[in-house]
Amino acid sequence: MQRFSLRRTATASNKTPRTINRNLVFNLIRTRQPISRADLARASGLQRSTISLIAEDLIQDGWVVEGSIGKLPRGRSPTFLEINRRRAIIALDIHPAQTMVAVTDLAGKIIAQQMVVVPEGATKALNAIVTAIARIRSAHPDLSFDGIGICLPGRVDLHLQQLIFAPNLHWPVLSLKARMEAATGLRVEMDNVANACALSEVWFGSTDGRHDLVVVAVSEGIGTGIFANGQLLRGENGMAGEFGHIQIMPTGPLCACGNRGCWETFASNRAALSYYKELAAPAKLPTFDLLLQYAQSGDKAAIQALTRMAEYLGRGIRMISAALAPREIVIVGDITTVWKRYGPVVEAEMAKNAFTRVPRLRPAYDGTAARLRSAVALVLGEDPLDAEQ
Amino acid sequence: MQRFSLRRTATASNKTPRTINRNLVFNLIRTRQPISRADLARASGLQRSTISLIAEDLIQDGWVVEGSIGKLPRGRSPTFLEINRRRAIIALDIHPAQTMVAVTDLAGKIIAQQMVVVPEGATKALNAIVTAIARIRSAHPDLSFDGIGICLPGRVDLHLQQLIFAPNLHWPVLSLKARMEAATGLRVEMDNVANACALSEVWFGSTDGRHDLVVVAVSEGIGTGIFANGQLLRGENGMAGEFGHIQIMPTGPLCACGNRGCWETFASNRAALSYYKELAAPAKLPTFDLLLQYAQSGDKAAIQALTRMAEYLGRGIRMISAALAPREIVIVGDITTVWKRYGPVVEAEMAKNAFTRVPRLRPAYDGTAARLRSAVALVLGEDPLDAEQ
DNA sequence: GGATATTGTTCACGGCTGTTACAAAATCTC
DNA sequence: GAGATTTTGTAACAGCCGTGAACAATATCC
Repeated sequence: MQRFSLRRTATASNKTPRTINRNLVFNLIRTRQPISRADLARASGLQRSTISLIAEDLIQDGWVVEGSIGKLPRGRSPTFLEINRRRAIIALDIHPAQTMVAVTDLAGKIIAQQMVVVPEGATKALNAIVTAIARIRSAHPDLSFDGIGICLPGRVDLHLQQLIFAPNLHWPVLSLKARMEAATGLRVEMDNVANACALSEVWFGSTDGRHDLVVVAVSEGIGTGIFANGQLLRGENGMAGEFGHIQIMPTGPLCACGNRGCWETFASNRAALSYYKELAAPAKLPTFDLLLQYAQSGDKAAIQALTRMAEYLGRGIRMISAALAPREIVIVGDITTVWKRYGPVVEAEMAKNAFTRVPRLRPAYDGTAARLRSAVALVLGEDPLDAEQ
Repeated sequence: MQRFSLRRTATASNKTPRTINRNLVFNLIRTRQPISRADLARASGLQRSTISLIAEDLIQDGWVVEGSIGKLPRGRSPTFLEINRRRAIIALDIHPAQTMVAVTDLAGKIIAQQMVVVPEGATKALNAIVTAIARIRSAHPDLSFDGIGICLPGRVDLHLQQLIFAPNLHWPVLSLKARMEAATGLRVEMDNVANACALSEVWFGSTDGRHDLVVVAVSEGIGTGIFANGQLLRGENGMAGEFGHIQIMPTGPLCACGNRGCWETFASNRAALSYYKELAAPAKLPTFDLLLQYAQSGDKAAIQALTRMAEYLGRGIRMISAALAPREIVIVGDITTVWKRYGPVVEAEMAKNAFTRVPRLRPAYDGTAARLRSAVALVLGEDPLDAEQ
């Protein structure tokens, strides 16, 4: 029996199949390049003739190019199709005191990257970044740029595309997008670290977008990016994912959000430092990086502090698992550098008393790369407002 | 610039536009009947000629019929299209000791309903329900039935469509679906109360499926149904939505799930009864319905117990709001009968220290009707396994 | 050198929507 | 009451698109 869906609201025309199949073919080329037309037909289920026409379209529009000639045991040699390497995206990974500026191709390969120290003050900071972008662009005169994707530690207003909540960023970047677009002439898309990493996982990782995934980004605070039902779950005005501010202990320490005992006051980098302070009473509080080093070299208080952080991390992740039951949960943050040691602690706590299947828990392979690659997904991907409206 | 999406993975053929537009037109007829072809064209944006062809399709397949003739100030009179009222769905709303058996049309209108007392024992229980279904079917010989939609208090395994977790149901209904299909010859779809109500809200309520919605079903325990990104968020194996088993107090009472201090041990009907027991030390513990009556007639302990329950309800809903930021949160359950009194308590607690926009909170208008109407969505709606794969 | 295998293109066909024209049916104007 | 006007619903045709079969191109094997 035919079933009905509430999913799509837009009308379809006779051009709709092409749009859908073009999208499908482009994604196949993006993820499996180099690939021949015949292999695309086999992989997609479309006819070779259809693939040829769509490929012509994509080549015409400059997304794809014909590459090298392949070799087979028998028969005519296939011509490989590849992503056009002349098209690129500027990727920005903004941290409180520094920003990574990079160039990636449309397949997410990082072509060049450079760290920029960001001075104090909004104007100076922005100038430094814009200058770095100009420099990296002129260093690659053969590339044409489709846009700028920005990954930053804070919430972004979906409608205004303004940064609305970034307590850890020391320079005010309210209308970053508008200023950046004016300065560079490129389209700018931005999102927070957790959402960006979730997009990276789906666009470039092993997951394929058919199963749900939650990214837990652990740094000063905790942010989460939820990928569900084939899309980022953004929530009203883009505010979904604040698991970090779920109260897990009514009598806990005061959080920046105004509540007491939020999860992130127990499981963030900052929390680990406060445990360390309590345990070792150091003369000067170390940075989290130093704390990791202490622990590596056997400092018992540091190990204990990180273990406690890991336990609370696991407890919150159990909460996410109960709420959303994603297939995978991916951790991003400094703690992943010592995942071998503390991952099992997190996992044990997560699985405690679970009455259903436990999600797969793993660290992101390379947080920096994931954040930079997300730029492609941000610039090329579905407009969240289109999807919403 | 063209953007790309990860959303759809299936190929599109030249029949795809028809599938999409047919779906769109059917939903318009379903929700706005009676409606003329011309109005459908205006509402959908499709051409009148296209609408005519699609309407012919839908009439041919028996989904839609031509109804009465309309009247306009000028011009030719429109012929209204309506849902075929000869097609119907059997709706089952299963409770621990009784089951509501109903017949609804495809637009969700309840045509007949009858309460069935369910005896102890799996075989007897099933027989009683099957008999009731046969009776209600033979009472409507003019209707043809497309399937049976079941709403029940427990988790359903997505792949096996077996009930896997229903602690409050006193009769074992493991393979309810298979037995029911064999007994009736109709297709059977089932889901838990919270998911069912969420579907009802989107199919028949004021929401239109473009914004996220969470249903919180409060009874013996707490279940939630999450509608996000245009679909129910089911999670791995259909286990998403267990907000009720999120630990909000590590030292809280032991929960049926094995953990301590789950939200539902503080905010369910059962929790309110335990508060009442603690406050009033009654000789015999009343039912929740009685507790509501006590409170209505001014019993201070009862009022206090319900207030405490409402506060904890609000606290958990604040958690849902932080995690998912839905546009709306809808409450289902006995507590909604006294929502005027306790709704504000819940709302105040939910909004406490919220640093972003607070979702709209409201009771379901009619829980029974919502649960019964969900049968249409369950039978007619997208197959969750199709959507997943 | 011919048989065989494989790739990529060409072309006729049918399904679909959009556009335009037109018939049908109602009211308004004179 | 007859023609103008307005609105609905249908018909005819064009153009887009995927399918499937045939075909040309190109490689290896015997």
